Amino acid sequence: MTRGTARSGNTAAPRSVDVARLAGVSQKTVSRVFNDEQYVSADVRRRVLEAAEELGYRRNNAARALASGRTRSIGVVTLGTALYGPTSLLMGVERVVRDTGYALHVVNTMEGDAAGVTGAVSSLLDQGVDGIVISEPIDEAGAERDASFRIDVPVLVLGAPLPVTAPRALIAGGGADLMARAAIEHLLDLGHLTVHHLAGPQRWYAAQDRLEGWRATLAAHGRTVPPVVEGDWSAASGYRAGRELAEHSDVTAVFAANDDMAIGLIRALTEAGRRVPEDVSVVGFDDIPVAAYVTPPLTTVRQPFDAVAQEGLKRLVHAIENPNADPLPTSDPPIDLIIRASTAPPPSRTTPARGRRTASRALKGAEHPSPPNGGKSTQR
Amino acid sequence: MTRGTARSGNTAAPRSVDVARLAGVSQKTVSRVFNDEQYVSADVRRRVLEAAEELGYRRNNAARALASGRTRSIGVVTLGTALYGPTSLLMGVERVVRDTGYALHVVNTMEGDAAGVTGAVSSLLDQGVDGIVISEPIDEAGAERDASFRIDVPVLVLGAPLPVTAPRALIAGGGADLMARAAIEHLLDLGHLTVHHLAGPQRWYAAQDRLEGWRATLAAHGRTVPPVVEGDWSAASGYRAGRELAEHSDVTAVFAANDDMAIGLIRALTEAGRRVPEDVSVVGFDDIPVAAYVTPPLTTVRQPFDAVAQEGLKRLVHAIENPNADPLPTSDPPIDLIIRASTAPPPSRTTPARGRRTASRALKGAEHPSPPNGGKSTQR
DNA sequence: CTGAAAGCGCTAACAG
DNA sequence: CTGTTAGCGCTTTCAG
Repeated sequence: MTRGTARSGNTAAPRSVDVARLAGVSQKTVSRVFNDEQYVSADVRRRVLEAAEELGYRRNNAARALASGRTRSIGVVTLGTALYGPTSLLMGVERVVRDTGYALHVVNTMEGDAAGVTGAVSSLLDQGVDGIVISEPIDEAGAERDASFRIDVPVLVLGAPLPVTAPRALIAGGGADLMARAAIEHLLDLGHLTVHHLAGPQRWYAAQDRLEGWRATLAAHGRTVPPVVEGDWSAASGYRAGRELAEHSDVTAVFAANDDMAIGLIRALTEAGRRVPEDVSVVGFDDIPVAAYVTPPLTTVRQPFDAVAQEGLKRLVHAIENPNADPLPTSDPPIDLIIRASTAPPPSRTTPARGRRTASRALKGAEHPSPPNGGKSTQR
Repeated sequence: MTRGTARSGNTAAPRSVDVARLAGVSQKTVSRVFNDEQYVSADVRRRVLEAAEELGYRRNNAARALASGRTRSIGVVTLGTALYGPTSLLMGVERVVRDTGYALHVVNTMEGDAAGVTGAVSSLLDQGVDGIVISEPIDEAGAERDASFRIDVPVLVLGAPLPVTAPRALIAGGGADLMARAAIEHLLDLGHLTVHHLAGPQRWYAAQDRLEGWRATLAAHGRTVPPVVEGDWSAASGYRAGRELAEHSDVTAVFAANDDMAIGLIRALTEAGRRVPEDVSVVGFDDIPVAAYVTPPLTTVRQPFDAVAQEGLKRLVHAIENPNADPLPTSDPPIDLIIRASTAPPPSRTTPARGRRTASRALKGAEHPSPPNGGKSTQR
C-alpha cells in the first residue's frame, strides 16, 4: 500500500515525481514536457517521455484542474430522447470537442424546460466544466426563469434563444425558418395553392422556427395560411394528424416539421385513400436515414447538424480560451432541400374523376428507383 | 485577484472555508454537511446550508477528486454514428448514471475497433473516471489487442465480449440470439420453410449474435440455412440486398438485423414486384419509432435498451463502490416480438397464379389501422 | 533552459 | 457530535 516502492510494487498510479526521479530531472520539468511548454531541451524531453512511458504515467486531471482552475472539459445538455435531430447534434458536438482536446460531460434532461435545463447546467457547473452547450432547449411558458441563476462560463445554445441568464452566451444553428421556406416554395412552385403545416410541439424553439418560416413564406406569396396541426415529433402523432387532414379535401400539400411525423402522416393519408403524392404532397424535415426508402421516398430538408455543431463549438472554444476577445463571427448553414417522390403537382382540379391509376399504385415507388437521395437542390 | 476579500469583492468562487466562517463552524463541518455524513446536528446543518446558499457555494469537484481519489464519474465509449441502437443505449445509460449521482463523460470513436476503443478508453482514463461503459464495440480482426493496455477500473461492456484487457469487467445486454430466435420461429410458425438473413456488418458483435441466433434456430428446426447477405445497418444497404434477394423466387421470408435495413429491403422488394408480406415476409430488429408507420408496418423485435442500460449500470456502480464484493448477478432481458403487417404465411405454392388482389394493394395497410404496435407477443 | 517552494480546495484520518 | 492536521498531484510563482 505504500507509495515509495517506486516501480516494483506497482499498486498505485505513478506520479510526476516518480517520472522525474527516473528521468533524473525535477518534477517541474516533467510538467513542462507534458504541457508542451517551450524551453525544454530535446534531450531532457526525450528522457522524460521515456521514463513516463516506462512507468505508464498519466497525468492526474483532478490535480491539474485544482491547480490550474481549468478542467478542459465542456458540458453538454441534451434532451432525453433518441430523436434524430438532437442525437445527431450531440454526435457532431462530440466529434468536434474531442478534436479540440476537451473532454465532454453529457447531461440529459427529460424536460428541456427552464427548470430542467437549470438543473442540468447546475450539475455541469458542479463538475467544473469550462464551457457549456445547450442543445435545443424548450420554451416552457409556465417556468419563469430563475433570475438568480447565472452561468458565468461561456455557453453555446444550439438552435434557440437562451433559457437562462448567461453573460457569455453564443447562439448557433438557427436558419430553420429559411429551410422551411425552401420547402414551402418548392411546393408552391409545383402549383399548390397553399401548404398545410404539421408542426412540432411549440414548446420547442426548433418547432417554432419551422412554423414561422412556413407562415412567413406563405404570407410573402400572398397565400392563405391554413390552421396549424400540432404533433409531438413522433410518427404516431403524425398519424393522428393525418387522419384529421385526410378529411379535408382541400389539403393538397403538407409540410411536416420532421420526417417521423411525415411518415406517420403519409400512412394515415394512404389508409384514408388519399394518395401521396398524387392527391397530397408531403415534405419532411431532417432527412433521417430511412427517408429515401419509405414509400414514397420522402422529399425533405436536410439539416446540417455537423456543420452547425462544428461551427458552434469552434466559437465556444474560442470564447473559453480568449475570455476577453470578441466572439467569432457566425456563418449561415447551407440549405439542402432533397426532392424525392413524396411531392408532385396538385391534382388537376378540372378532372375531379380519377381512379384509372389506382391499380398501378402499388409500384409507384418503382418509378423512382434511385437508391439514396433523388435530386438535390441546394439553395442559398 | 486576491482571494481574501471574502464576500465583498465576489470575484472568485466561494470555498468551503468561506461558508464555514459565515456559519461559524469549522471547514470540516461544512464538508460533512455536503457529504451527507451523519453526526451533524440539525441546527448546524441548517446554518451551513443557509450560509452556502447565501454565498452561492458549490463544491469544487477537482479538489474533491484529488483528495478522495474518486471522481464520481463514469465514462462511456460510443460509436460515432447516430444509429438508433447505440443512441438509445447511450440515452438509457445517461438516465441511470444521473440517478446514481455520477457524472458522465462521453467519448466517441468513429471506429469501434480495438485501436479506436483503446484510444477512447485511454482518454477516459486520463479524465480519471471511476468506471467505464463500452457500448457495442466492434471485433476488428486486423487489430490485435494491445496486451500492455489494461483497464483497472470496472468496465461494463454492452452487448459484446471485451475488446481490451480488464480484470474488472462486466458484460451486459446479450440475448440478441434469443431475440433472433423469436423472430425466426414466428416466421416458421407462419409456414415458411426457411428464413433468409440480411445481416449487419459482422465486425459488430451485435450483428454476429443475431446471425448466430438465426442460424441456430434454423438448424434446431432442421431447416436449410441459406447463404447470408450482409449489409452495413443502413437502409441503403438493405435496399441493395433487396435487389439481390428479389431475384430468387425461393425467398419467402427475410430476417433483417435492424429496422433500417428492413425498410430498405422492403423498398427494393416492392420495386421488384415482390409484395410484402404476400410474397415475402420481412422481420426487422430494434423497433425504431417509425417502424409501425412504414408500409407495411414492420414486424420487428424490440430491444430493451433501457432495461439493459439500467441493469448494467447498477452492476457497474456496485462494482465501483464495492471493489471487493462479488459482482451483482445478471438477469435476462425480456424478449419482445412485435407482430405487425410485414409478415404473413408464405404464398401458397399450389396456386402460382395470383393477381386478383393487386388492385387493392394500395390500401393494404388500411387493413391494419392500429396506430402503434400491432399485437405484441412477449416470450420467455 | 531548469529547479524550489507554495498552494489550489477538499477529504481522511485522528483526536477531542 | 465537532475540530485539527496532513496531504492528494499538479501548476504557479519566483529564483537561478
